[in-house]
Amino acid sequence: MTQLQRRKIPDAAIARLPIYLQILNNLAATNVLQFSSDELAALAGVNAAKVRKDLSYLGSYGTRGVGYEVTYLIYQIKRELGLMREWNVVVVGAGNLGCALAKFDGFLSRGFPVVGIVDNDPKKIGRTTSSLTVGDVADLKNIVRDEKVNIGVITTSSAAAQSAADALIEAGITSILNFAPVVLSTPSSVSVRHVDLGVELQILSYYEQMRIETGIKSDTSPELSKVGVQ
Amino acid sequence: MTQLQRRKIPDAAIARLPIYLQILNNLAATNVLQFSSDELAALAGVNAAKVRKDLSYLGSYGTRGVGYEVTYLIYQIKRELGLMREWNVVVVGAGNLGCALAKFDGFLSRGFPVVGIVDNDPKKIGRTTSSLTVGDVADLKNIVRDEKVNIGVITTSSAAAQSAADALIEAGITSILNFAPVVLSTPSSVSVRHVDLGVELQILSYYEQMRIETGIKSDTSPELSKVGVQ
DNA sequence: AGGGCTTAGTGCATTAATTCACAAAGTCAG
DNA sequence: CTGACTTTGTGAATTAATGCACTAAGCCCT
Repeated sequence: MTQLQRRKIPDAAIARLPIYLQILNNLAATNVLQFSSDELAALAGVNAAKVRKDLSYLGSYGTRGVGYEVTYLIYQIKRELGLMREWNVVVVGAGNLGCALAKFDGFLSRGFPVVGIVDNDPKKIGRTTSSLTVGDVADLKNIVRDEKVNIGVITTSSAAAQSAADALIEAGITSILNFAPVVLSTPSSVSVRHVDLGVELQILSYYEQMRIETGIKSDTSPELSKVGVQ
Repeated sequence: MTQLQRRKIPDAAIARLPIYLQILNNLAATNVLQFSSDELAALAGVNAAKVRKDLSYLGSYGTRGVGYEVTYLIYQIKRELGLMREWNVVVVGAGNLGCALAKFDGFLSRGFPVVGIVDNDPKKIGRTTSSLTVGDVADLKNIVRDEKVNIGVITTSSAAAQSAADALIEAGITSILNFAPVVLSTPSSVSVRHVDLGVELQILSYYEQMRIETGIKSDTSPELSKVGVQ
């Protein structure tokens, strides 16, 4: 109760930590040992105060006058984000996108192995895609239990998305990544992230139209300077 | 100068308009003629005041005591977002994801036809995927000119993403949707939206871990009530 | 040992976004 | 025509996020 159960990190900061992690992994791969908030800020395209504030939510892990240690910060960010372990993923919907995601190595390489893919279309069930056989969505509960699934990814049609979500929740899943262009209705105990590719283009369309209407000013000055690190 | 060139709509509101549009299209398809801010709010999973404020940026198109007219609001949102026309898309990177997106009908159906796909790998150039032949990234400038491309989608490896962006910008593209897990360095005159699928899972991982640490409280009350409209 | 230099950490001001809450404007029934 | 009811539109309050600017710490060079 009175005991502080966990540092509360603002959502906006949480969403940036994976970006920092990505960059730090690259730095580590090129044998960079240390970095300053200025350098990370340049690489991440944000301002240095924001980087320092974000990292300060993890604790005071920097050294004044010096900066932060790459490997130690990677450790701390991973710990905070819950990336010290793998989280198993099941994909619901074996269409183009679902199959592409099942093969997508960006999931596995970041600690999210896709351990199953299911569909409700008998024509798709049984097909094999990159070492996974498409299962029946009706077996979701068993798959989730047997494969210890933690996260569900919905790549069904929009018509089927809500029932896919219901099936995932019924199977005990509490984290969902939804690619279908519908707003899911879920209990508040379930985390849902919604990625709508059409929406992304529509947002770009707004700014593109705005540029056209207000007259194109061809500014080619770089917004993010590619600052060499160390 | 003193003349108001264009209503300035907050970024957060712009990002929600496509969601509203999506929902209104569904309503129109089921012959719903009118809706209130309360109803749209329930369907979009936000609060009613936010809906009203967002819609008010478009103008005063509601009727007090009644609500909004579905088709008219669809028109207004489309006008505002620049969706009265099509915007042509080129995909750079013909891997799993790139090919899946080229086939993805969610782009075409929302007014973003994919008119080209290119890669730098000679083994992929020349292949055909869903009526498109993979072109050479070196020809990007010609493709952009000939096909009147407005938006570039980057689905290359992270190593190739920056040069893909440079090539798009060189070819005159000012709107980019980037799926590669790197922060692109671009002029400020170019709009970039970054969708990093790994990041989305990492964010889910944080909240999932938090639930585990703080003890799972199995709340199954629906957050979004599926309110019938009209 | 000390002074200059660098950089983290953070309180505070600012800006952006959200939410409240209510007046204004309309409908509808009788 | 009037009064009860509904729902928009929006000032104002609140909350969240950002960015500034300064203090505190540590390094390095002489």
